[in-house]
Amino acid sequence: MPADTVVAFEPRKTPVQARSTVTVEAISEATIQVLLRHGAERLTTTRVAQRAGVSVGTLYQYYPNKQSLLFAVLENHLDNVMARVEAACESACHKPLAEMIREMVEAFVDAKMKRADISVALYQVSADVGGPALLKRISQRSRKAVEAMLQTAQDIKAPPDKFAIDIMLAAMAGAMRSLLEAGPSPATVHKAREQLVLLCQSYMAAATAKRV
Amino acid sequence: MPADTVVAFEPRKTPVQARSTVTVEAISEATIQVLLRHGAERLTTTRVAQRAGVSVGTLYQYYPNKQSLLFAVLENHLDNVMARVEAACESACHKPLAEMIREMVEAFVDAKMKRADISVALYQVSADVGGPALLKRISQRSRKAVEAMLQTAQDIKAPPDKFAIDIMLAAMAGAMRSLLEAGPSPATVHKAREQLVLLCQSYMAAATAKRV
DNA sequence: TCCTTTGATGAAGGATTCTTCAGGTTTGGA
DNA sequence: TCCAAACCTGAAGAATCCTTCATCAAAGGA
Repeated sequence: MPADTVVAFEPRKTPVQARSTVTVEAISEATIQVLLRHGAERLTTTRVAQRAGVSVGTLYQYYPNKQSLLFAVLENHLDNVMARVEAACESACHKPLAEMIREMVEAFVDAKMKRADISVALYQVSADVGGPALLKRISQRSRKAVEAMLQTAQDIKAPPDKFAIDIMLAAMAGAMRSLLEAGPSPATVHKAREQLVLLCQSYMAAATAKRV
Repeated sequence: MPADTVVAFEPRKTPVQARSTVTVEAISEATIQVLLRHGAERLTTTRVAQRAGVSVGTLYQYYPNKQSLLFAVLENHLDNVMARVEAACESACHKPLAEMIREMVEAFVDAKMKRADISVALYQVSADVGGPALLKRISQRSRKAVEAMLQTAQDIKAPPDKFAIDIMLAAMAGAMRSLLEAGPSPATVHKAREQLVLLCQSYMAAATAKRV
């Protein structure tokens, strides 16, 4: 929704030697840390560079501007999560509906928890930096993966509604978000995982059964 | 999660005369507009004042700093929505479970849609400005309201789990968020409303039925 | 060893932004 | 009408922040 000035998002230069690869990785990691300790409002290119142990100039050698840095980190995270979900969807094909949902939801929760700090940090960013475009892209990708999976279900009475899948995914992601932002204990995460599975299962059962 | 410097949040001065009431309202409205047109990143106290048709100094007469302005607008919005949900919960007491959920969810969706622009604008803010505290307060408030309602349900087999209610509310709010951010058509909203009701109903039915 | 690429540095320019305050205008009661 | 309180103004100080670029260091093939 922002959209005032258009800025370049593409990385400026790709690492060639080993040391620069390390540098770029350090910058990504530092971005997360700064986001966590200072918040998006106080995230500064200088601060990020400092925490990464390099100088500002180095940062600008790989990212044309601050936005592109944040965008890259966000995109990378979302791609990671998506990859796991897509893999789970593929491996769950041809199984009963309930199991499909379980595997998909568990893959999502686990992917998010793998680096919970990253997830939490990036929630602050998702609103600004190319949020609309990226989020739409991601939700379409996950919708397609789930749709393809559901079409191979054995025990399905009616074809699932596209819209219903969107709702389910949004609900799942939203619930996960507010969970993560609360800084949950491992026990809480475990319970939430179960409950999210149940949530999605019961909704899908209801949505695929009675078709209007 | 930010927490670096502590700042005052309380309004500096409360309007007494009529004109200042108008001014304060104009500032609130301008905040939403600037948030929508420029994004949180480019929201400036000067810009807000300009759009409100007053000078910056006037703004600082009612809000000690930028954060307190954003906080006030956010808090006001959330209170409005909460009030509607609480009212719906009260009026739905002693009804069957499915109807309870329906009324609660519909109240929430309608409250959010009443001024969809405000909802969308404030999503950008909720992360920074006192996000943790406010959001936690709100979710506790809504949890209690729903909990009280559910305890008067006629057709309930097992007492509902607190945690399950949290999950349901987070899922509902999260799904609503991604819906709103997509800029939905009236028809889409109508469908989503139905689906959200179904989502919450089926989950609550499942969660209250089989108690471990 | 030498030289071309690649990588790193950080002071400084240019642009914003937040916030204050001294001084003016309006309001409403006495 | 008169005055104190309420309100409004907007230039300017102080603090950041983003980004560039001239310069130096490291790497690795010839």
